[in-house]
Amino acid sequence: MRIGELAARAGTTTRALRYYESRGLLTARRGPNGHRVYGEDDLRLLRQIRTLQDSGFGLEETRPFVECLRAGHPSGDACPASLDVYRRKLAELDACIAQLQAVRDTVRERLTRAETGAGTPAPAAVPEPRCELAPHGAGPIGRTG
Amino acid sequence: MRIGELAARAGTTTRALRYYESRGLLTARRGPNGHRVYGEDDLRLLRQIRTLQDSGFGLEETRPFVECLRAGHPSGDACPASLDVYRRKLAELDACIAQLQAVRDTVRERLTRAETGAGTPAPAAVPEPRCELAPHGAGPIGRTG
DNA sequence: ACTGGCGTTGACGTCGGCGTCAGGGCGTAG
DNA sequence: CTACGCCCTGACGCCGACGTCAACGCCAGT
Repeated sequence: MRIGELAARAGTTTRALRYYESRGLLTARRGPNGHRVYGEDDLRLLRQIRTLQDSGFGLEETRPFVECLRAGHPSGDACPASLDVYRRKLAELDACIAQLQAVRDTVRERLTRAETGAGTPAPAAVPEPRCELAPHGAGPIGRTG
Repeated sequence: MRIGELAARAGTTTRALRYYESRGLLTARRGPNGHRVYGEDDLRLLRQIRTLQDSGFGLEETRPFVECLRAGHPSGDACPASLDVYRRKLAELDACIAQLQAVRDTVRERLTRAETGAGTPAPAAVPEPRCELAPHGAGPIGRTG
């Protein structure tokens, strides 16, 4: 299987695959003409990466899963390192959700107060509004300052 | 008041202020030596911008609030355009929170299943995982594809 | 005069995850 | 021979909100 077919089967692009390879997540054998050649295993790796990415995992966070699969395990999350990533992400998600909830409530309150035409209550600073799901600082939600 | 003092009083940096000015959000008079000169009104504008930014609003989304204040209203959210921004953001937040909740539940389930040592259940694709709080596509949470 | 601290503009760097060329090669069908 | 379709590498573009550096000006204190 060549890169175009693999990309299509995984619902992504050839550019993404080459990018993953440049990050060391996907390795490819080479045919006699220099073209990348993949097998079914690679499709499984790739699907693992895509699934995690679609859930908001950064590329680096998919690495333990990939290595776990490469180590011969039937599923990417059969290894302790993968579980650690799960747990960390879970904590991040909880913090992020709580954060967004707080912001949401604040916005809702301000909207209601403004609609009913009351005076400005107080600046009501949202406590520590950082919310990063990405590995380090690409999040649009809060400032780190 | 010069730029350094204003920045300090608002808890931000001079670089940010110059950036806001380049975006047309903050305007400054100039002293005879070319230095920017600000008044108390500018501090209020700036605080409005910072408050919204800290809550995850994009810079462009703060514009209606700023213009509302400049129009002489006592608070930035006294204008319909600002309320529209509130409402839009509220909808975004709700969508985002629901999205993150779904991801969270999925991750939790996969973690639990992996910890108890059960077989891979099913890829369990998270439905449409997009989650953007920023104006257009800077969010780290979900892929748009 | 020199030092230190403030200000100015302009321009490039950062972060992730690719998109989008530019410029070439290989293979096959017409 | 030519066209088409796939592949290759390398390099720049993008998005937001600034950080950081360069090279300079202006003013006060000693």
